[in-house]
Amino acid sequence: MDAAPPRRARNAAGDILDAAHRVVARDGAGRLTLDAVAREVGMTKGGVLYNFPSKTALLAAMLTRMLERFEVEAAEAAVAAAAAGHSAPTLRGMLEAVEKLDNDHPQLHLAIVAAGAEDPAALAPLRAMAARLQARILDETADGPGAMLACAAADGLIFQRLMDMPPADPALRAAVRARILAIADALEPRA
Amino acid sequence: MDAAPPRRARNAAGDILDAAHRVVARDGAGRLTLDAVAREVGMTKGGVLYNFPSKTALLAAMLTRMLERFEVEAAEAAVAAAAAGHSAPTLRGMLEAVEKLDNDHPQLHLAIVAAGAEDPAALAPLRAMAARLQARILDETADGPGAMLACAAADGLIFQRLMDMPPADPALRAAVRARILAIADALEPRA
DNA sequence: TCCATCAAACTGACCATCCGGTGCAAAAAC
DNA sequence: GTTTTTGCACCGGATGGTCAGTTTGATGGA
Repeated sequence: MDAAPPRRARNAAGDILDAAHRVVARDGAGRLTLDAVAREVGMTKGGVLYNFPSKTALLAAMLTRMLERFEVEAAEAAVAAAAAGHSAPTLRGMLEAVEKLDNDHPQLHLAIVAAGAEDPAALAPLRAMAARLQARILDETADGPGAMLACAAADGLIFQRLMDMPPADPALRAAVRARILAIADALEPRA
Repeated sequence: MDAAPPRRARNAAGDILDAAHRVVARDGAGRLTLDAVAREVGMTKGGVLYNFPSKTALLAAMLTRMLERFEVEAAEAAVAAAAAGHSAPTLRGMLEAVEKLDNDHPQLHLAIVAAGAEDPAALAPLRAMAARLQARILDETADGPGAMLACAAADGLIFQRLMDMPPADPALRAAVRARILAIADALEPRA
């Protein structure tokens, strides 16, 4: 909303969220406990609970932070893609946002499994954003299945990363990304 | 291996695993407790622990059962695809196994998030199988990125299903599946 | 046919631990 | 000195796991 409060030198809330991601990455979503987060960030449980009134709030904050960053990236990339004359700017924006977030904050996606493990209903904001994005993407092209194929492939890359699955060769992974972008560019625009 | 022991009319272990999947599907991986499973299957916690010596063992059994079923399906479909003259039989087998398992036992994939939530290291068998499969798939085609694109898209469909994400229209989902299979068939075989 | 036997399968009570959350006092920051 | 932030002891409940005992059902002998 407003600018970050300059009042506080260190952003405790952000540090706590980072620590939570680290815990999930290392020990799994089921081991994400307030004590573990406090230990990781070098604080006590009281301090954590001061910044986030409950564990549910912490999980929600993890998810919303990820969604916000993703949406910002996706929107910017979509604008750029539209300016560059790409036929499916929203899809391109999403694909590039996936890649950027994956590179800059590889653990951010873990918010999905962390929140989903505690309560599947907590993923509602994620679902809502995905539905919004999907609607816009489908609206921009005449080839719905092609666009959804690109989406599924991008989600698959996220999934593989989440589960430490076999990207094996990073070069291969990059090649797959290039293919996905190529598919996006080859989509025929809405008639 | 040998015939099922006639001693026991009901397969308790299988029932327990089914119940565990139902709990994860309904309440989330974080709510998968021994008591919850016992309640779901109509037993006491002691009974569950009689069949599986620990919760970790139960999670491992969920995962291995899923992997076994998947590998059987994939192997059969691969043989059929090879007989039908498809260029990338292993990839086709995998894609068809994903689809079949998703239709017949939609909750089976939840074993992944259930096991991964408790302990990421428990997913080692999954990673091993994926790596094995990937090696064979890459060995069958000259277009590695294309094959991995199909894999990623298939994983994306699983991911979307796991997270109750927006396949939205089942027809659209089916169309995406058809596209993935088309990509697999269009791959050039290894020179 | 009936009963004694025995092992597998399961129950129910119980334990130790952990976890989320509270209350309050002590610092820190301003 | 006031407000913000953190430390710390503690509680109620849930959870994984143990254990002794009970039920079930097949087997075999008289």
